[in-house]
Amino acid sequence: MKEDSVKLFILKPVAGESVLLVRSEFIVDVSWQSIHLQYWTLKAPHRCPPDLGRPEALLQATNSPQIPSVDPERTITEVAPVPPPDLAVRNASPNEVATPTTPGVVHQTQSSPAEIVEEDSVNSPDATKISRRKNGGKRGKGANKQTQVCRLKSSLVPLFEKELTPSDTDIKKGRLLLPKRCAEAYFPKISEQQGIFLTVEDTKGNAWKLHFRFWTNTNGRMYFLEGLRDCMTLMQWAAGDTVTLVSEQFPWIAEDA
DNA sequence: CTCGGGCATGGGT
DNA sequence: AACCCATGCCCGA
Repeated sequence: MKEDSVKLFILKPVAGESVLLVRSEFIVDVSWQSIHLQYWTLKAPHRCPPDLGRPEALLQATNSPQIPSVDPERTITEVAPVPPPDLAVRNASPNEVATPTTPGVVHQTQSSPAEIVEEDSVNSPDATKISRRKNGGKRGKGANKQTQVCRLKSSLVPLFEKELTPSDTDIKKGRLLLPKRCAEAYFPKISEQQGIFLTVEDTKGNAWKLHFRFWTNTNGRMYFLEGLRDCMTLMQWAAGDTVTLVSEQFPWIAEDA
């Protein structure tokens, strides 16, 4: 997939809160967004590594995806204790470009420099349903004992990517199937099938309303973002493109559930 | 008829 | 064997 077809999906996954939906070419001249774009293009130029589509990698690093058991004050004020998922993945392979320990590569923008901070041991016992398989081992040894975390002052945190399938780009449907784990990890918890609405805004000021909902299946739930028809048209979503979801804040912090 | 919302199913992991 | 998810398909508007 071409780099310029990457779509950055910046969202603050809280009902009624703002969501930013941009295409990469729209944001190259925006500082903090550039950072993320650069980050992405440097480290995940073509498609998301398989693990990136799963929240485990990130959850490994956060340890506390579901519950605001992190010290609320601290997290809210300092905002971004979570490394981007890619970062979390790369923690396992320090030789890669732009590892957390070389933040300059990723974040040179002066307006929005990143800080390297040491991750507090935010360990929530409650990673329950999210298993630690696979990446669990990687993270443990990959991180330089002291897990270092890029803390962006912008507080934007890449969450996950999804490569669009043909059905994701069906204009008639206008809905995006969300990987179940990602939806459950990063989006507000919804118990009603009708879900919630998220307000979407792109860098040109267009605002959309996305409907985050699920329906039940023989095996649990399937999560969708609906109401994307106009977005798809405008941004010309095509199968094979990658949508990246970036949280402006942490869902489990902002969420009032 | 088409469209679109909702569910069911089956392949793949 | 379990279950995720891409998509088929039904049905109401």
